[in-house]
Amino acid sequence: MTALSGRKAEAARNDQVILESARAVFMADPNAPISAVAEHAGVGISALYRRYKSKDELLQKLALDGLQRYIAEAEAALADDGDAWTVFAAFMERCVDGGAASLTRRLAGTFTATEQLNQTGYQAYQLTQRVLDRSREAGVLRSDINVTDLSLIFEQLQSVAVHDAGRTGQLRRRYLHLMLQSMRSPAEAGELPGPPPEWEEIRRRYDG
Amino acid sequence: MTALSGRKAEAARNDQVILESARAVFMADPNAPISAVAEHAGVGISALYRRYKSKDELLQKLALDGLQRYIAEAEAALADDGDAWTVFAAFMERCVDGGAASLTRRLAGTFTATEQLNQTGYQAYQLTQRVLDRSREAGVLRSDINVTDLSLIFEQLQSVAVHDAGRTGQLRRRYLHLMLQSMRSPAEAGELPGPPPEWEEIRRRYDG
DNA sequence: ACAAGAACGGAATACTTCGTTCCACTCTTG
DNA sequence: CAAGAGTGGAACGAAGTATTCCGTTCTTGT
Repeated sequence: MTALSGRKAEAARNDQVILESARAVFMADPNAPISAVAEHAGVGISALYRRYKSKDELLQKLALDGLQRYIAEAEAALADDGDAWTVFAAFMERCVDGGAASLTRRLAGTFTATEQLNQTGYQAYQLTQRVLDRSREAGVLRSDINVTDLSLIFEQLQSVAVHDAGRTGQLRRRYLHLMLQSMRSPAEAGELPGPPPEWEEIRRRYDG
Repeated sequence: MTALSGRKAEAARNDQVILESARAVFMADPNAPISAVAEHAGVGISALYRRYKSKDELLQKLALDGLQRYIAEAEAALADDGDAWTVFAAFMERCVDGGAASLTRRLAGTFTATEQLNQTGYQAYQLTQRVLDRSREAGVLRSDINVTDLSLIFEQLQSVAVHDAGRTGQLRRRYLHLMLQSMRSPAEAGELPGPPPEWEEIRRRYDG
């Protein structure tokens, strides 16, 4: 056996199950109590506190994790040189499915931001910028969509939720599809009302 | 003076300011404490409790109110026989601006539903159905959009919020515009993934 | 002028909800 | 078989908040 029995094995398994549970629980409810995570993971509370000094620390880890997953998606999109629109749409869908993008954003304000988090966030911002530029240059994306739009769109889709997880994903894809259809270039489409959102307007939520 | 000075005048004014404050506050945060409403209204807590036996009662009143506003919008849309698409789009915009539609839905679960609420809710449902049928028959609306879709779309848009109220409205209209564009009929548009939402899937949130 | 009472502001009360700590218990391992 | 890592979950304390209570201010009928 690789490491099946033994306290060490249990610990290693717990490392993972705890993180996954935390992601699932806080994705469903950013204000969930830490005991809900323990319960979902099927472990005691102390198993959590052995790994993370505080709830804050767990949240930071989770946010960073989400950001990194998102970055990976963006990089994958940039590396893929298939049909421009397909690549972009697939990128968006992966982001929505994973919920990674919005997790960080939903958590905003519920924990104190570290320097590393800010840096990684900036990196994510720039990558997204590049994804957008690329799609725009390929002529498949409205020119007035920016990074912050994506943030807000992810957040909107995250607010769609029904009891069944699979069905929730399906519904999110449904509305993503509608959104995407309008974001696609041929801007026979009318002007959008008002200027696009600025990052600063949103970042404000991180402070007071 | 109609009723400017005097306790009675103050009371009448308070009736209104309290309700408006409650709407504003709970719209921004469905879990806001009742003291926040008092503060926003610039009155003491007892001014609230004089009018409503409990928070629950205030919430019910608010939800019913929102439902009735929504019904009024739907009826207005049905009465308007201008350009079918324009009427529909304007209806949607009014709903999003007023936030009436989603207030009730956002409050779901935070208070106990009365019989009257259920009835009014059903009435709202039927009216919406008629608005959709009408637009569909006029050939300006995708055929696979149903009442529950609207509910979910309103809810999504409600989750867009920045610090400035005016700007928030502008952004919501921005994304509503994108949504609407895709909801418009010429279904050269591709199939949407998965079946439309059923009312039952959503109503569940009202229970446990 | 004044007593009764309507309306009010806001402190005090009585919970409830969490984050965190603590301790007894169970394995593992040298 | 003793030391200690890892764990479950009860216990504790800090917040937050719905509701009640009381002293005060203003209105009004006599």
